[in-house]
Amino acid sequence: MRVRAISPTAMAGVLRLTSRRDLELAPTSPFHFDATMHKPDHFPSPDNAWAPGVRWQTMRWRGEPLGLRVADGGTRAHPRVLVRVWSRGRLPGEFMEGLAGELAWRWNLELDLRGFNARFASDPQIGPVLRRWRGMRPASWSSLYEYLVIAIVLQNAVVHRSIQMMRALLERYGTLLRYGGRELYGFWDPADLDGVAEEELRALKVGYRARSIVRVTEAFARGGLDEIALRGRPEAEQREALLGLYGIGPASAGYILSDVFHRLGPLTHIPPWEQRIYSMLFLGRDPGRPVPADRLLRILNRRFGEHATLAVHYAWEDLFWRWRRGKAAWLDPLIRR
DNA sequence: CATCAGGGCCCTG
DNA sequence: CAGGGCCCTGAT
Repeated sequence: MRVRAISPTAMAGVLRLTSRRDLELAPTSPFHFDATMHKPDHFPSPDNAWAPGVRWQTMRWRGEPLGLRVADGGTRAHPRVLVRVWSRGRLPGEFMEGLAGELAWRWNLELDLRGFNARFASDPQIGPVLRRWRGMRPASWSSLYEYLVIAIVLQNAVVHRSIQMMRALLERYGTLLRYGGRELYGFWDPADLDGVAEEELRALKVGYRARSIVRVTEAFARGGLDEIALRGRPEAEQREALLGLYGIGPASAGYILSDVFHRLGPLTHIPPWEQRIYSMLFLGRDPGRPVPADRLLRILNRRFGEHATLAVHYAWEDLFWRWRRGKAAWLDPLIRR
């Protein structure tokens, strides 16, 4: 049995982040703060919290646990994102500069939406969606490693179960961070989990996903994968690297390619659950008798071309915002809680 | 009580 | 390349 080193603060159960610095980020215009900073289709997780105009998010950057409060500080046309960063000790200016660049990447703040906006402004389906959500971007708040873990707990599970598994993992291996009057869990570092036995993970009721988590953790802890280097590689190579990980297949790779690596071009894979919803959303078909996935793929890629993943993201998120407001009841039976 | 499928993926034949 | 099996859970 492996013994983990536990610091006095961690033993108390909470790590207090008392040092504080501010950052201001300038996204490309237009920018939609809430639609970028909150995705109503994502399952809730105790590493973040959202209310209109503000997202609380823990983060690990260069091994340092951080607490973020991200606030809308501008308008759609003249956007500003205000980030308050809590940490254990004072962060050097060089760290803050690196962090600003990392956040701009993760939240897709440099995305150029002009071509997309122009092309779909008068599209019968995407046009109205654009008027509501112009400036929204697919984004990630996690590192690649963290997103892989999230993707693994999503697999073959109903929403409630994914929530339970993520919570159990964060409570066992993460760190409870106290900052700005809040308590949220921060992710563990791959090295913290490396060497943990599969059985220990199974005790958290993650089931057969335990092996995937162990193998993915090994890949990162032992330097087999470098997220920053991978960002600069071609899409095909990124996909290949993801599919090469044990437990990562086309569905998980698809989420990561769009959210983490910002690949927003043609669709390459449609998982069964999305197939049912797309059949209704884009073709008005009964979700109980969905259009075959390969045919759906061709139809959507023909309709949305080089912006297919982005266009589908807009329609999808719009649907879930409407659903949350009780405006898309047909989705109810398709979301297994 | 038993059975089943779920926001996949791996492995086998 | 199709299909069985997998952890676990809540629905039936």
